[in-house]
Formats: sequence, C-alpha cells, structure tokens
Amino acid sequence: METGKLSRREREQLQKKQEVFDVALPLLSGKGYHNVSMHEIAKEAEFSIGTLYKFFRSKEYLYKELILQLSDKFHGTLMEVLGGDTQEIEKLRAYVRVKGEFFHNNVAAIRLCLAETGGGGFKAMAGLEEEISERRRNTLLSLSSVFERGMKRKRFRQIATPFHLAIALDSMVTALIFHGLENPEEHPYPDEPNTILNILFKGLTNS
Amino acid sequence: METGKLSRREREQLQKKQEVFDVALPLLSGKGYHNVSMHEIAKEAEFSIGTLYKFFRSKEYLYKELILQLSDKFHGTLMEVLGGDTQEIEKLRAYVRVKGEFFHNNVAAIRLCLAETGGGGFKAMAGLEEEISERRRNTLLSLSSVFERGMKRKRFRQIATPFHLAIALDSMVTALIFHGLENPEEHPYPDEPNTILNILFKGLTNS
Amino acid sequence: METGKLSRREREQLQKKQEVFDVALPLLSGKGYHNVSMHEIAKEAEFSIGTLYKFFRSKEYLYKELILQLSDKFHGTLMEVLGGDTQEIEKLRAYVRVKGEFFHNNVAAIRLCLAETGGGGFKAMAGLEEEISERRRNTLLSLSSVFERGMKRKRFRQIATPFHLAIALDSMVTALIFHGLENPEEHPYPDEPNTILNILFKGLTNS
Amino acid sequence: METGKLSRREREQLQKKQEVFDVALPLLSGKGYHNVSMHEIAKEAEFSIGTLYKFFRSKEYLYKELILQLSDKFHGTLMEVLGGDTQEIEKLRAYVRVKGEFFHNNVAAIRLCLAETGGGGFKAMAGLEEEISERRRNTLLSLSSVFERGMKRKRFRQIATPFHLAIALDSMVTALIFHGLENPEEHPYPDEPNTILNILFKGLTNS
DNA sequence: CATGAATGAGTCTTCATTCAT
DNA sequence: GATGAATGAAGACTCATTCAT
Repeated sequence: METGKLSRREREQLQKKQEVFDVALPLLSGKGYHNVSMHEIAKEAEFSIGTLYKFFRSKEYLYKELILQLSDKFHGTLMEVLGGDTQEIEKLRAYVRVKGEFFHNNVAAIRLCLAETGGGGFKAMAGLEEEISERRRNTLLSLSSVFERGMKRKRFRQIATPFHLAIALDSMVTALIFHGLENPEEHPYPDEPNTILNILFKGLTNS
Repeated sequence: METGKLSRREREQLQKKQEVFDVALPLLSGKGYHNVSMHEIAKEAEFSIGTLYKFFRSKEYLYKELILQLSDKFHGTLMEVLGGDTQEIEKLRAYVRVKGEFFHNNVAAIRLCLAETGGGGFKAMAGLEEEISERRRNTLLSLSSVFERGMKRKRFRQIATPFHLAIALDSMVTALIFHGLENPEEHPYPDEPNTILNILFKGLTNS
Repeated sequence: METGKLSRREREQLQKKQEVFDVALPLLSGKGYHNVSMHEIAKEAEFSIGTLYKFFRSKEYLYKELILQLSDKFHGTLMEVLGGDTQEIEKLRAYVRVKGEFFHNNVAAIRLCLAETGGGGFKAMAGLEEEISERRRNTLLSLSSVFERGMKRKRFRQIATPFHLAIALDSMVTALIFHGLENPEEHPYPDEPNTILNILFKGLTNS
Repeated sequence: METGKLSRREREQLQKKQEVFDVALPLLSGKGYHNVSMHEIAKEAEFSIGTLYKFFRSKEYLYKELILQLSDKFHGTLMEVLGGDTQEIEKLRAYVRVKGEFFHNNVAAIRLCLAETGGGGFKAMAGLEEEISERRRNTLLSLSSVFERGMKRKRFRQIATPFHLAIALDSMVTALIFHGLENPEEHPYPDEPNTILNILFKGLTNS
C-alpha cells in the first residue's frame, strides 16, 4: 500500500483475498457471522481451509478486514463527495444521491456495516466497532462542516448545531433509502433523493 | 393471554419467565446472542437448564419472546402517545419526549431491538424480523397519520408523503437520542427533544 | 478432600474421573500425550466427549491431574516407608523393596511419570514439571535424612553429601529395577533388591 | 557412509543436513517434538520446506536421524574412553569425567536423548527406542567389561554382577551430573566427578 | 415435576506433506 | 533442483438439547 509497486505474489494474494471477500460478503450479510462457517466460505470460494487461513489468520480477522474494507469504500465515497468546493446545497444533493447509489449497488455490504454500528453487532471482536465508529464520525464531521459553512454564508438558517444536523440528515437518508430498497414499487429508485431532501431543505432555507 | 383470568400456575410461570427475561436482557444485549449460553442464563436466573427448557422450547424462542416483549412494550408506549386526541404538534412533541425517555430507561432493550432491525442481527430465526418490522410499521403508520391530519388541517406544509415524514422523523429521533446517550456531556438528557424537533418543525410549519 | 464426607454426587464424579484415569493411563503411557486424542479416551472410557470435558476442563488438565495423582501415590508410598522410626539400614532396605514392588505393579504409571521428569516430557504444560520435581525432591530429602542420621550414629561412612547419596541410591534403584522389568528372565523379580543394595551398602558400611 | 569418498553433491547435502540439525536441536529440545513445526525448522534453518523434505523424508525421519546422530556421538565418545588399555580405575574416572564434560557441553542434546530413553518420549516412531537402547546397551557392556576385568584382577570386590554395576554407575553418574547442571551453585562443575566416584569406589575397592 | 448429567454434532484451527512452477 | 502455495485430515473444544432419576 505504501510503495506503489507490489510484487506479483502480493498482487495475487490481494486478488485472492478479494475473491474470498466476494463470496464471504453475501454469506455473512445474509446469515450473520455466527451462522457461516469457515468451511462454508472456503468451499464457496473454492479454496481449501488451509489456504483460507493463509490469507486470514482467523475467522475474526477475515470478518474484520472485510468490514473495514467495505467501510473504507463506503465512507471514502462519501468523503469524496463532501470534499470538493462546490456550493453547499449542491454538496448535500450530491451526498444524498451518491449515498443512494451506493446503497442500491451494495445492499449486502450496507447490511453488514449497519449490523456493526447500529446496535448489537459482533461484540466479541474488540476494536472493530471503534474503528467503524471513527470512520462514520469523520464522515459526519465533514457533513457538519458543510452545514456550518452554509450557515456562515447565510444560506441556511441556524436551527441546530451543525453536527446534529449532520446526524439528522444522515440517519434520515439511511432510513429513507432503506425504505425505498424494501418497497421498490413505492417510488422507483432515482426519485428518492429529492423526496428526502425536500423534507430538510424547506426547513433549512428561508423559503 | 386471551382470557383475563389465569390459573395460579400460569401466573407463576409468567412471573418466572419474566425473571429469566430480566437476567437474559442485559446478558444478550451486552454480549450478543451467540456469546451467551443457555447455561449462563440458567445459572444467572437461578433455574436449572431443565426448567429453562420448560419455559422456552429453545434458545431461539427465549430470544424471540424476549425481543417481542420488549418490542411490544416499546411500540405500545409510542402508540399510546400517538393515540390520544391532542393536537398534532403536541403529539409529535410527546412522541419525541417519550421515545427519549424510553431510550434512557431501557438502553439494553433498545440496543437489542436495534440489533434486530438495523441490519445484521440474528438472521437464523425466520420470522422474527418480520414481526418486529410489522410493529415498527404500525407505529410509523400512526405517526404518519398525525402528519396527514396536520396537513389536512393546514398546520403542516405538504413537503413530503406523510409516511416518509414519519420515517424521517423517527430515524432522526433515534439517531439523535443515541448520539445523546453516547455523548452525555454534550447536552444533558432532557434538552435533546427540543433540539431534535426544531430541526423538523421549522421546515414543516410556516414559520 | 478436606471434609471427610462427600456428597453422593461428588463421590460419583470422583469415581468416574477414576474410570477415565484407568483407561487414559495405559493409552497415554503407551502412545504419548500427543498421540492420544480426547475422542479416543472418551470412547475407551465409554463417555461422550462432552462428559469428558465436564470432568476435565481440557486435555492438559486431564493429563496433569492424572500425572499428579500417580505422582502423589508413588511418592506417598515412598515417604511412608521413610517416615517410620525403624533403623536406617532397615529403612533403605524397605525403600528399595517398596519401590521395586511399586514399579512392578504400576509399570504404565512409572513410565508416564518418568517421561515427565527424565528429560523432554510435556513442555507445553507450565508448572507440571515443577510440581513433580517438588514431590521428587521431598522424597529425596527424606531419603537423604536417613543417610544423615545413619552417619551421625556412625552406621554409615561419610563418603558423600547425604543428598547426593540419596540421588545416587534413588537413580541406581530406578535404573536397576527398570532393567529387571525389561529383562525378567535375568533374575526373577523379588531378588533384585538385594543385588542393588549390596552395591551400595558395602561402600557405606564399614565392612 | 560406506565408501570413504563422497561426491561434492553428497558432501553439500551432508553439510546442509547438519545446518538443519543445528537449528532443530535447540528447538526440539526446548519445546518438544510436537510443539515444533516443520515450517519453524525450515524458516530457522533458512531453507524452504520443499528443500527440507528433500533432505528428510518426513518429520519423523528428521527427528530420528538427529537423535541417532547425537546418540552416536555421545556413545562414541564414551566407548572411546572405555576402549583404551589403561587401568580399570583410570577408565572409570575418565568415563565419569568425559560424561560430565559431554553433558555440560551438550545440554540440549542430552535432554533430547533422555526424553527418548527415559520413559515417554516419542512413542510413535517405531524402532527409534530400540536403536537407542542398543547403543546404550553397547556402552553398558563396555563399561561392565571394565568392572569384570577389575574383578578378575582383584582390584574390585565381587559385590554384584558387572552389568548391574555398570547400570548402577551409569545411572548414578547421569543423575548426579543432572543435579549438578540444575544446581550449579551447589558445587561448581569440575568437582562433581570425584564426588560421584567416591560413592562407588569406596564400596568397590577394599579400602 | 424439577434437575443437571450426558450427549455429540459442529466449529475453528494447525500442520505435515505434496506438486506445479 | 528449489520453492512455497495449496491441501485437507485430524484434533481440541463448545453448547443446545434431551431424558433418566
């Protein structure tokens, strides 16, 4: 990761780990950590268990690495959206849209990540929850700074702490996209974002 | 459950099951379903395993019954608030306040319930998620009818489908209360509700 | 062990542990710790593995308890012999005779105990070797005090430190009995003791 | 081994095997056969496992060859001492001294060898114990012939069968040297031999 | 009826060994 | 020839559940 170049061996290794992730994700997301055995993952990935343990020192580590990879990808995508220097409202629109897209394209990943943060999750693995929370926190901080700037520039009303606004927007978006995913007939995918944003923007901007 | 009267035996059974729930809740909430054994629960509750299995046909059923009981209590409380014939805005204020109180008084229960709904949870037990979703759905329907009536009476602007508003408000509230629980120094408990509602009301009402 | 009375449950438990020991001893002694599986022991003892693990918290503990029990019995027997207030030479004769008898009646046990002390043994189990060494040391100290008293009373010459004499006698006895065990035709069992003692006594006593 | 000359390839092989032995000895002696993996040995010796398996057909054979090499060196050294045509008492003194030196210089090797002979050891490998026993037997026979000659020449009293005397001396020496190794403060190394011999000689010779 | 001893299927994990490159 | 990635048999151990007492 540091040096741009990786040896062939390392590249192969990485690719094989990815293959494992690719079969482990739907399994774990669908049945839960404790209901998927290493044998099952190995078989599905068409590796022997021995090989699986060459890649991942234990089941916990396989899980942890998978979660963190997904988490990084997810929050990386969001941070990118929030990072540019477009106008605040634009950023929020983009945030909602991109998050929606990500959810639609990575349902399994999202379920797995939410299982960690949102409640019980996988208590045994010390440190995982903390690492994920930190990533989420960073995204929320970025989001809240958008609100902050918007307020400074008098684009938004000062109805609440920016960080609370961030939490509010983020959770709303998550919940509404999820609802959309589970009730696809209600309004077909690409319309959600506007629905969601309308709810918040009317309150934020001086109509 | 149906007939008002229960025999002494039935009443005793019920009370003992409750004792089991009382020790199982913190255990399950704290360590997760798969990291708590029936022996542990039996020992903590001071019953023999045999007796435990007299009360609950399996570990899954013990879990399911516990979750559903909590879920019923939770949504029952909320439905009550939404049920009266007070004014809409009052109802929403009460909803947020009561939900906050419930969270503060039942952290373990909430964590356990959220672990189910919000993602991963306990996939193996078919039907549990559905039953919980249904309860949540009912609450959300009640909540959305408050919005609906508020709109009819021109108290709220028509910025979104009532049901979406319900989801939005509910998820916001959950997220912000959780944030408050985990950062108690930020603003001491009883202030949250207003913070939260301000965010939404400014958008809903014609300032 | 402390209170004279044990509950029926405890007595049964103890007896069952003994049954396990009885099948585990020849297995372990014959094939070595790492070549005997818990399944094998369980099967041979006609218990399920689960039950085995009720009795012994791990394979290591089963082994450790077995070894220590044997060790206690062995050194207990020897200490008894050395404890009375008979004359020194009598004690040594008895020591050699009793040790010989014990070896003949407990070949498997002896092999197992020697495997621990005499060399490589079972490195993984911390503390076992120490506990066994301590028992052996105690016996040797008792033995050396016999020599010491014999010297004080001018029955033995002062040719060496009593403790070294103890080690010398003990190792000689062990080696010669073992030799006798493996070459039973050479001289049938009950003659050894005298052979052995003659070697030492001629040197110790003033002919 | 038979023909005096070896090809370069064979010499290289032999040297590499020796390198393996050199790292395997402390590992095996320190942790025990079952707690050292072939990977560990390969890594430590800086060979690939593949190469290791070119040298040794299996882990058992690596172990066996190592043990036998050590055993040969050990007993070879002792046989040499016993082989000359010096006087009997001189030979015994030399035997004890040389054995002591060997122990002090090859603690790991000795521990490993004793683990085999003295009880438990590595039961699985059929034949190993026999081969080692044979070597030991040869040394003991040589030793006993020293006693025999000494008796013929009236230098020693006929207190016991020469072979039994050999066993007795040998085991005494082993035990006392070991004691010296583990309690180095008691009497610093080069003094032991005399202590040991005094015990026996006083009995053997007509004071 | 209550009890808790007994069960054994199922899990994670290690490591000697092989063989394609 | 050397390499080390891949294999998978085997083992320790857990825990939900049953059933004789």
